[in-house]
Amino acid sequence: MKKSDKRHDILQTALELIAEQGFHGAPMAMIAERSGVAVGTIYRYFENKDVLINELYSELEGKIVEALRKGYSIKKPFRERFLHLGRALLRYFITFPLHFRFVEQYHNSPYGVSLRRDRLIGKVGDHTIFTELFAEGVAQQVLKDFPFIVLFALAFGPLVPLARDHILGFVVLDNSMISKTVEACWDCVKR
Amino acid sequence: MKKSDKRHDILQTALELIAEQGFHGAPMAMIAERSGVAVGTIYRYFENKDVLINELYSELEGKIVEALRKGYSIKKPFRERFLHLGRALLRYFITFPLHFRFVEQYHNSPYGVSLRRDRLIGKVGDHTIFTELFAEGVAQQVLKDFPFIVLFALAFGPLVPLARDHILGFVVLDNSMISKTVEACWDCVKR
Amino acid sequence: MKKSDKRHDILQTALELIAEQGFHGAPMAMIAERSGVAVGTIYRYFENKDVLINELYSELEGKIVEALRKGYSIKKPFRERFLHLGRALLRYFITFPLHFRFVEQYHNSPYGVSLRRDRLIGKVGDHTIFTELFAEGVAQQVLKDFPFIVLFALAFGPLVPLARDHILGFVVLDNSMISKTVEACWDCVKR
Amino acid sequence: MKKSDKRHDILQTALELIAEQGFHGAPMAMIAERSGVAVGTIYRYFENKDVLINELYSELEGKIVEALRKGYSIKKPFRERFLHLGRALLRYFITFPLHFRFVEQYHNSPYGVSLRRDRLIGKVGDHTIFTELFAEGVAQQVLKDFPFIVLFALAFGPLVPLARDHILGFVVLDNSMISKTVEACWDCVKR
DNA sequence: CATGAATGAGCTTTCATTCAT
DNA sequence: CATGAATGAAAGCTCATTCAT
Repeated sequence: MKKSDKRHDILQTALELIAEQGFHGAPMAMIAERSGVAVGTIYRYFENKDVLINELYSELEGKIVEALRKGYSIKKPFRERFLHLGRALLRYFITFPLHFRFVEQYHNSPYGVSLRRDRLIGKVGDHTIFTELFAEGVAQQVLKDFPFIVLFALAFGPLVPLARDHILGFVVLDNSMISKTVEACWDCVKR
Repeated sequence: MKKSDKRHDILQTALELIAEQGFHGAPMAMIAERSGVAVGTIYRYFENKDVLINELYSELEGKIVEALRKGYSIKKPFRERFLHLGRALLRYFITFPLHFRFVEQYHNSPYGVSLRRDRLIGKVGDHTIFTELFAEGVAQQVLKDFPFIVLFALAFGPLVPLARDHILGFVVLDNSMISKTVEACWDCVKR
Repeated sequence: MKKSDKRHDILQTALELIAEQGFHGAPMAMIAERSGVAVGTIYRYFENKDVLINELYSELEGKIVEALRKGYSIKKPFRERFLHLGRALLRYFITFPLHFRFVEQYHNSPYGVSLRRDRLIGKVGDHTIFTELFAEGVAQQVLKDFPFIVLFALAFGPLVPLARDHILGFVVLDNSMISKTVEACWDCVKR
Repeated sequence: MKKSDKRHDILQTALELIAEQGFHGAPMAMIAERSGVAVGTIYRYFENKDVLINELYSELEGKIVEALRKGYSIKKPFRERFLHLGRALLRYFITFPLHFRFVEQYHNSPYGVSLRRDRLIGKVGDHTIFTELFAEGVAQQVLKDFPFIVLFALAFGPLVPLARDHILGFVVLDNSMISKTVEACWDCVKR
């Protein structure tokens, strides 16, 4: 409980700094200072900066998956489940802009590429929720006949620029707009 | 042919390094070395690193716009024009993966955010080709009634992860697949 | 005794290098090396080179003021006080030639000019000891009726070249000579 | 006539830049540009930057001596001659502030020290005008019995800070003030 | 376990000087 | 004689990481 306090503070500070200033704007000394710990202390919890960042990413990913699962039920109709995931994802992004900004940066860095590579090769467990949904959709001929990875891009590709534009204030995504955009995404993949 | 040589070499090296290693992986010394010039020489062509990167972006953007305009005609039917732009963009990305990777990094950096902001405010000339198309589509009630920025995200949002996955070898986008995915994007925005 | 050690060493090295070689001859790397610390260490004690130099100047100025005040008493006759200050200043200069050379360089640099400007405007605390003395001298009609700044130049202007010539070995200022020259300065300002 | 044109332009530009910005603010490229010549051209007239600066100093020194000699006559009374020199020097300084600022910087740099050293050793010809005057003054027992170098400091030491303060706008030296201050200097050295 | 002073490789940028044209 | 593109050593400064306390 004590130890995880510091660990948590460090991760939180890193998240804020990287999300707001980019990787450049988050030197270890600054993370330490804003976390109220000494620089050396960070290295007790994380072997090095790369590990810190990767663990931060993992935690966020876990939270996102959790948010997606909330209220998700296999019993609901297919379209309903799709819309649920899309709305939940977009809502999560704009509710936790720091998470979104960090994850975006992460994907757009050497870290992200290795991660994706590892995922595809099967080193790291994929989020089965999407795979399952798309597999079912293709099998049931509800979805267009594309490889999963393409379906994923078609279905959720728009959500990233949408969230970004919302966070930057270029557009306002209220609940109604969120629903309508995700429904548009559905038009993209539905057969 | 004379002065352009070195300038071009420097830009090309910067493009390669940044596309492959990110901004961090492209120190001026390395750009110089791989370009076969001295460090100081770079500063004869570019005031500083920021200017170098911005000019590189401008050049690439120019090429992309050019590629989009090629074969684009206002006389063609609306859907045809939309599909043309989508296919041309996706094709450009996977034909020039370095350009794609660089532009992606650029957009995901402070540079990119300022640029987007300036674009929206109207400081910098937008790519009128998209604006015009979407304006017409909304006016003619061919497209769903969304703000331009949302339409843009819906229509071309999927292209970025698609191109990325293709470049990383996670999927193969041949001409047929390109057409089919862009047609799916059309389903997303068409009314 | 702990932290002051390194800080002091750095200041001392900077003093020596700048006094002997000028600002050009004192790169941070050299200051670090001769101080027996790493370059980065200097930046733990001084935000940047400007700050280092300004703090060095402040310290020296403090010592000079201290030397002037030593044995200075308002109760002594006016002329006595004037001679005391002149002799103390000249003695200080030739006793601490490095201090003298540094202060000279400092005054002859952008630093010095800003400082003088700030002093005149009143931003920074002046050496009240001189101002008081001259104010009294003018009020009592002991001194010629000149602006303070002119009186200061007349009274102490000769001390700088004198100290310089002594330090460079062009002349030897023993105690007797010091007294006689300062008395000559007195003839310059006394009514 | 042509060649000396460029040479003159280069020297003039160097004078302006160094006087206004210091040695730091006068890179060869800038001197070249403002002189309307190419960088390489400077090296046709001056072996390197040191030589350029030293020659510039020599030229200015020549002009100063010339200004001092103007109206100077051995036939005039001693005191008259002394006052003439002091006033002429001070007037020259405030009439040609760029010259003054440059000469000051020069003296306060490694250049200046070597020069003084060379002067004393006798390598470089001294300005006999002062030496003669002081020699006569001491011999005739009009001046206090000090070494020449000390007399020089006493007599003209105040002029430097006076000129500086005038140029920086801290005090205004009109003709009347010039005369009065130089007369005060006379009090300093006269027996 | 926690600290934070110390490290030094590495970054961007400047500028006196050279030399092919 | 004149040019100015090219050079590269050297400057100020940053920051991930270590280690004695």
